[in-house]
Amino acid sequence: MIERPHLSFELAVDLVVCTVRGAAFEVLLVERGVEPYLGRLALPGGFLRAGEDLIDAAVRELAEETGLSGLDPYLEQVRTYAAPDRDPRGRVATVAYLAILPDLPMPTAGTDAAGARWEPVRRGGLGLAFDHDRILADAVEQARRLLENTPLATAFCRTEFTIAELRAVYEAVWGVPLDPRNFHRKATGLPGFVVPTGEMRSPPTGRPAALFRRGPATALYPPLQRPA
Amino acid sequence: MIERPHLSFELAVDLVVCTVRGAAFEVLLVERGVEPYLGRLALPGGFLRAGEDLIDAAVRELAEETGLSGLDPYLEQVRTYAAPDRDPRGRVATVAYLAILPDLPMPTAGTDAAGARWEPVRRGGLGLAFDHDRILADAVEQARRLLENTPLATAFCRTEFTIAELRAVYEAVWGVPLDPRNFHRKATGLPGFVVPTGEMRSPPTGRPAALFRRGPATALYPPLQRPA
DNA sequence: TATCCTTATCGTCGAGCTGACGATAAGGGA
DNA sequence: TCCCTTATCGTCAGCTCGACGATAAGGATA
Repeated sequence: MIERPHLSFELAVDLVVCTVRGAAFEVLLVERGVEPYLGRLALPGGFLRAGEDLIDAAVRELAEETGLSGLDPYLEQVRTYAAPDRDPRGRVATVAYLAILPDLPMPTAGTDAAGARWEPVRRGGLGLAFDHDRILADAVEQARRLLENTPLATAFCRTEFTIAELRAVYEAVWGVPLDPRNFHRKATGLPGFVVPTGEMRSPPTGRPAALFRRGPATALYPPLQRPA
Repeated sequence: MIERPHLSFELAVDLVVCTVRGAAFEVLLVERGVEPYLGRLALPGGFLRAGEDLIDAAVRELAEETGLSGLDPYLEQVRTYAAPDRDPRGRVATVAYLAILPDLPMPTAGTDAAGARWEPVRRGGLGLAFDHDRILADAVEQARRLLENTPLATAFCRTEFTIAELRAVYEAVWGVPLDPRNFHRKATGLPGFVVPTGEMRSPPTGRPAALFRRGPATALYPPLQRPA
């Protein structure tokens, strides 16, 4: 084994911040203000600071980019990218994080979020800077998989939500329509997935719906499988 | 945004090399020959070299540590660890890779593999150096999950294998007994999982078993779920 | 050779789950 | 009051699952 020092890297964290707005699965992007890729859309992110662990940097960047404070975001590591030529400035490794937010109004004035905007996730990619299209694709696939096996969908919703809102999350992220009656049966029947609050909410039209909160389960068993 | 340069890291790759030997789920460990953690068991790994991507370093380390060349290993990224205090020598980020090998006789003389040995995976950890117990636990959980959804189990077997050998992989990794008849039905019925070669193999005792190869499927649908 | 042991493979059966879809409930608006 | 919309509950045939019986096909042994 060769003695140190070795190759030196800069370590960054890139965020794939996802939400569901209306019927659309959207991701938060920023327009780059510096070279390289000046003017191109990219995932928000930044470099680690002294004393920070990866998750610390991800939480900090998320707060900076969204301008939202005090939220309890769902954050999960996706994977790490370190190809020698992925950044023309030198050797930069980036750790991708998947962040899930409910559809919140975002403050934009006077923050980093001023240059941030939501874009619908399209298959085929969005023409992002660096290898961010690939990172986005990996994160989206991870989100789709996590919807099957974990209560991740509740992170797209506010504290209290209806079954229809939860179903809209699955439909938007998976990109498939689901039968409302079968989905209702499965979602309310899965142990620990959702718990009723006893309250009701009247949508703009139609019968009022019961409200639920996220349940104690950390995994869905059996999983809610995507249709073939 | 602050201009560069930023905090500098060294980037390592650590390998969780798994196999199934007999009925045991085992992992490849090395005894550390230098400080820190001199003499303690650790995951094999090493630092990235100039021009290498992560997967290149993982493949190179795997060849060095096992002494095996020309094998086509299954390698998959697990996650990245970069806590500020995880390495007393400084800021070292490590990307963990899961590697799956069939039960092969390993050459040991005159290679890095001389100090390597297989240890059964135990719950509660193995008392490894650094944060390697945590890394091992994460990788093992990933392997258990991949067994459900992908043909990963075939990577534990040689090119040709019997259904009983495949079942032994599931039983060892999951740590649960499986019904041979039901497993046979599901494994042979899953589209693209295994394909019969037409050959037979006689085990030391009992009726000869049909041989199979890995099929073309990259995902198991429906998944082979772990028992509750 | 006949018997037994072992493992492989095929069948059977009832419970439970799935998707398709009918029926009813409960709000607002015309 | 009628109608439109969404929520929620039921029904039902088909499928899958786990438990387990039955048979096949080797070698070992009496």
